[in-house]
Amino acid sequence: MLDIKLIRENPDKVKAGMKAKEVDCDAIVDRILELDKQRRELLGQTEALKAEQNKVSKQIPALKKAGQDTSAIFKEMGEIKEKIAGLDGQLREVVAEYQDCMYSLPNMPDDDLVPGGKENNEPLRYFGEPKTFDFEPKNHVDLCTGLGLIDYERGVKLGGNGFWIYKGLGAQLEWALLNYFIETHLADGYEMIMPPYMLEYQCGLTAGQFPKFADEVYKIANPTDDRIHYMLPTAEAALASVYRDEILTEADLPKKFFSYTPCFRREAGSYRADERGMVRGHQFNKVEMFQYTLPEKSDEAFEELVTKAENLVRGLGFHFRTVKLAAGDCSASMARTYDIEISIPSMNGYKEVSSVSNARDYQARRGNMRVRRADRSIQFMHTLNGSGLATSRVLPALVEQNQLPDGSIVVPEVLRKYLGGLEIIKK
RNA sequence: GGAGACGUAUCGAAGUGGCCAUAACGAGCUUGACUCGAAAUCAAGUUGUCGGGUAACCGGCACAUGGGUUCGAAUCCCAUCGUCUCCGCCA
Repeated sequence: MLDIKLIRENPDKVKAGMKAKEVDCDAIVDRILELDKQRRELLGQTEALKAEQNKVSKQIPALKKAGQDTSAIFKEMGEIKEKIAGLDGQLREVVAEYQDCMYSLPNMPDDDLVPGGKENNEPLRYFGEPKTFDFEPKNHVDLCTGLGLIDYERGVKLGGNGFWIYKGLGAQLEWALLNYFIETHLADGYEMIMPPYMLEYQCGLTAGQFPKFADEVYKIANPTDDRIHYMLPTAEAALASVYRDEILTEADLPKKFFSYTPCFRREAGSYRADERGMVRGHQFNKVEMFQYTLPEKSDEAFEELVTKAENLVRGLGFHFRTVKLAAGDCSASMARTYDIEISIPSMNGYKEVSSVSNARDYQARRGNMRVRRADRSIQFMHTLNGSGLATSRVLPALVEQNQLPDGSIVVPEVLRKYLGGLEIIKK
C-alpha cells in the first residue's frame, strides 16, 4: 500500500511510476483522490456531530439530578443519532471502496529502474563459464527419468498433471540441496522458521498477492464450516505476516528469517513446450529468505540477500548471471528486484532460480507493521525477501550442467556430504 | 465434539449503564534527586490512530472483533475469533 499523502500531494509522480511498471493506474489514482476527499469531508461532519452528542449526553445526569425535564434533549439527541447513522453508512461505503483501491495499487518502482518490461532487464554480472559439451547433451527430464531420480508418470497418477515424485537418490539429492541452503543460512545467522502451510486470507493481502492473484493459489474449504485457508504459494506469504499489527522496537531489527516450505501454485493455463519437467509444477520446494529492517537499512539488506543468493548458486559451481529487472518486470508489491538466472542448456537460456526484492514499506503498510524508533517516533518497517533457493530450477540445471556422456551426473562437491560421499549418480 | 471461565495499556489487574480511559492499584521501562557507586527510597514521564491547525492545541475513534439495545455501553444482548480448564475422541 502506498502512503496516501504521496498520492494526495504528488498524484502525477504516482501515475508515472505505475506507467514505468507498465500498468495504467490513472483511473484508480483519480478515484482514490476523489474518495479520499469524500472520506475526509464525511469524517469531519460525523465527528462534529459525535462531539455534540458527547457534550450533551454528559449534561444529562446533572439535569436529571436537578429534576429538570429532559424530553426536549432526548428528542434532539435522537435526531443527532439518526444523522450520525446516515453519515456513518455513507462513510463506510466510501472507506470500503477507498481501501479496495489502495490495496490494488502496486508499489512504486525505485527511481533508478529502467521503465518497461522484461526486454529492458539489465544483466549486471556473470559468474562462471557457460557449459559446453563435446557430446549431445540430454535434457533434464530424460536424465532424471533415465537415472530413476524422478517419476513423472506416477506423480501424475497421484496428484494429476503438474506433480511428480522424487525417488530414491532423486529425493536425496533434492533434500541435499535443501540441507545445503539451510546450513548456509544458519551459518549466516538467519533464524529458521517453520510456518503453517495453510494461511488465512490476510496473509496474502499483506504480502500483496491478494486480491490480484487470489485465483493462482489453492483454496481450502471445509466440509462443515465456511472458514477458508490458502495453501501458501511461497513462504514469503507467511513470513511477511509474522509481525502483522505489531510495533517492534528499534533494537529488534533487523529480523533475518528463512524458511523451507513446499510451495503450492495452481499455474492455471498450459505449459509451454520449454517448461517441461519440473520447471513449473503445482508443488515445489523452496527455501525463502526474509528480512524486516529499519527503513534506512533496507538497501544494505537487499545487497546482502542478493549476495547470499549468488553465493549459494556459486557454491554449486554453476554458470549464472544476476539481472536487474526493469520496472515492469518487478512484481506488483516490489520497489526493486534482482533475479539470479541459471543456464539450463536444454532451454537455450537462463531461468530464474532466485528473485530478491525490496518491498520497502509497501507490505508493512498493508500489514501495519511498525517500529518504534529511539526518539519514540513510529515508522513503518521495510520488508525484503528472496529465494535462497528454489530447487525446481536448480535441480534441472544441476543434472543438465553436470551430465556425462553416458547420462550419469556429477554431484557438486558441496552436496556430497549429504549423500554419503557419493560423487557420481549412475544408472 | 460436550461443559465452563476468560479477553481492558509493556505485564498483572480494578472497573457490572453516566461520577472509570492518556484507564484505580501493583510491576516494568525512561529521566531526575539522594549515593563514591549500586540497591532501597522519593519525584516526574511512559497507548495507538484518524481529521483539522504553521504551531501550541482542538476534536473523533479504540476495553478481542463485528453487530444490537440505550439519550448514553468496558459494563446489557447476539454472533465471530482467540486463550485457558475439565470431559470425550484421535492420528
